[in-house]
Amino acid sequence: MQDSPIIKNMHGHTLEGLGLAIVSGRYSVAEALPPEPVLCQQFGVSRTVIREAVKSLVAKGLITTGPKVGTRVQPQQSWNWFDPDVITWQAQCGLTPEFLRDLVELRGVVEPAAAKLAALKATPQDIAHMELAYAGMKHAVEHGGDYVSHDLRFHQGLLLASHNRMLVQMSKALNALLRTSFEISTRKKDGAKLSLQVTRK
Amino acid sequence: MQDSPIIKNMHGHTLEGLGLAIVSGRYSVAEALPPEPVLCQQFGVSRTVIREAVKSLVAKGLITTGPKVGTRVQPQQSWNWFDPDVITWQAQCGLTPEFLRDLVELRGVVEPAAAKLAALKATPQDIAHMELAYAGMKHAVEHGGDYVSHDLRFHQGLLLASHNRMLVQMSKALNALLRTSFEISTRKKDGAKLSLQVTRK
DNA sequence: TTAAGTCATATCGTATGATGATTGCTCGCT
DNA sequence: AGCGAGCAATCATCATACGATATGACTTAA
Repeated sequence: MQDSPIIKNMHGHTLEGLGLAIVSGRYSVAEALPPEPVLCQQFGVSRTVIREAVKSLVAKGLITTGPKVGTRVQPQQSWNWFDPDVITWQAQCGLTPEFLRDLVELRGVVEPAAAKLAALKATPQDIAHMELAYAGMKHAVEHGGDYVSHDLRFHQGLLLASHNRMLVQMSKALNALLRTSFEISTRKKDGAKLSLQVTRK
Repeated sequence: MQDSPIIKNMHGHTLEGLGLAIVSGRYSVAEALPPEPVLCQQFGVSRTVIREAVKSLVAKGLITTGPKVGTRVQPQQSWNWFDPDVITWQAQCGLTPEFLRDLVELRGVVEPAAAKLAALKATPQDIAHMELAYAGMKHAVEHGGDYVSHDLRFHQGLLLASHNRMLVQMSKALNALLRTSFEISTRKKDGAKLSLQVTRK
């Protein structure tokens, strides 16, 4: 479901198509999507698939359904912003400045607090994991290599070490988001060294 | 979907039944739920409804499905802990100490940070909203009344004033959780005055 | 005896057609 | 003009059928 290029099953494909369309703002809030038969034609799938994809989107808070009223887009306040799919879609179809601001704020709030908790509760495995990731970052900076993956692993390791379910969930969401945004905005490589120093502080 | 006693549609009913069963730990992790036909019998609904409910649970990260492997419960790390439904189910079927600890930690992390953001970005409406809620709390303590609602509104107003989508989402999740936990553990009334002082600080 | 390859089967995935239920809208009546 | 009844659109549910796939067992050869 999160393999970008090829999606095995029809359901995943339809879900991504609809999700992207909604998140990208193709349908304005409170506007009704096309009725089921039309969507069937658009995606070339049966009503079963459409309905299950719609139900998934309802579960993520993006839309509501009802007889006669159709399927309507809900205001963004109702969206499950910590859902990995929602975040991935948002990242793919344009990161608005407001969204990035929200993200940076959230990270600034969560990570220091997670560090405090991690300092109390981290297991040796957690620490080893983070040290490994940090070494990977350092190596990538000095000798080249995949910096981003190690960076993400480091941050995720930090939140995992907090042993707090909510924070772990956030780490996954942030991970999905950062990974996608890095993939899209092919950032300049020399930004990495700077980030490493900040992270070390 | 979140009306506790009576649920209009079959889908909501089935979803809640399955969700509660999973969250309550009736099926251990990585264990397969009964196959679809059996679930159809258990809930007395058609396969369509079962499948749509299952898809909703997949969307919330509680389970995965696959041909021949059946539908398996995912580890709690994969659950969407900020989903209102998931939180409600967790609150309904026993609040484990770990869960409460996670919650308190999260609240302790988020609310001070949200207060900082709110101090910068709160609109007059936000402030009026919070002051109203605070007055309601005070009144409820001194003259009796519904303290909890005002308390929840105050905390939600705080997070809303941060104007951060992620924090707003958290406020909704925390709200659902606290409300349910209050409903369940009919706490003693005199705890309210104490909480008011702490909140005011 | 063991290991690899093949096959059967259980289970989910998808498609299709039909019927019921609910809601928004319109039209006629007062 | 206000209001109630009926109509129609759309989702909700059901039943059935067939395809796709992964697991585990069975067979066969070294």
